[in-house]
Amino acid sequence: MSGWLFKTEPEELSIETLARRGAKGAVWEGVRNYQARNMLRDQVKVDDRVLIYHSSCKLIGIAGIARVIKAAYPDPSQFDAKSIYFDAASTREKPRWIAVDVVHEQTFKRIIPLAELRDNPALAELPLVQRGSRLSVMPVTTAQWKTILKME
DNA sequence: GCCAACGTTGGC
DNA sequence: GCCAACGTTGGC
Repeated sequence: MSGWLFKTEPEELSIETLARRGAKGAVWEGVRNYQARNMLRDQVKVDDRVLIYHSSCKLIGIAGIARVIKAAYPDPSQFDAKSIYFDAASTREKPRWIAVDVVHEQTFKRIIPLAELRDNPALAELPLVQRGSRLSVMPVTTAQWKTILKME
């Protein structure tokens, strides 16, 4: 099974928080990078599986799996003047940023640390481990997906 | 908190 | 359309 990897700062939305939301799931908002936006808009589909990656935190790595329950729609946070994701240049007629909804599927027994992902030759092509990569939404191939699941 | 690497902006 | 300056990301 192929899928996606989404980065999140767990202080904002962790795999645990997602689990607590239950079947309601959560809005995956705040993607403010055009390459990542384009993938959300054009390629991420309902029922796609998503590896949830915790960044900028104590235990950096892949924390679990989510599933897409709603495909691309305008990211509501871009219109919210109180949000840190507010974008004054975006309009409802021509929204610039895209969100999807996801639901919790699985929390890994342990967080697979970034260092281990880097050390695994089978994951060398994963954008996450490539030098200076800042992509917050990226595709995961079937082979990479299997490799990661085995590392849990 | 540091800083390397990247993306975006804006003057020309 | 180039590119320097600036802002952001994100691991350490």
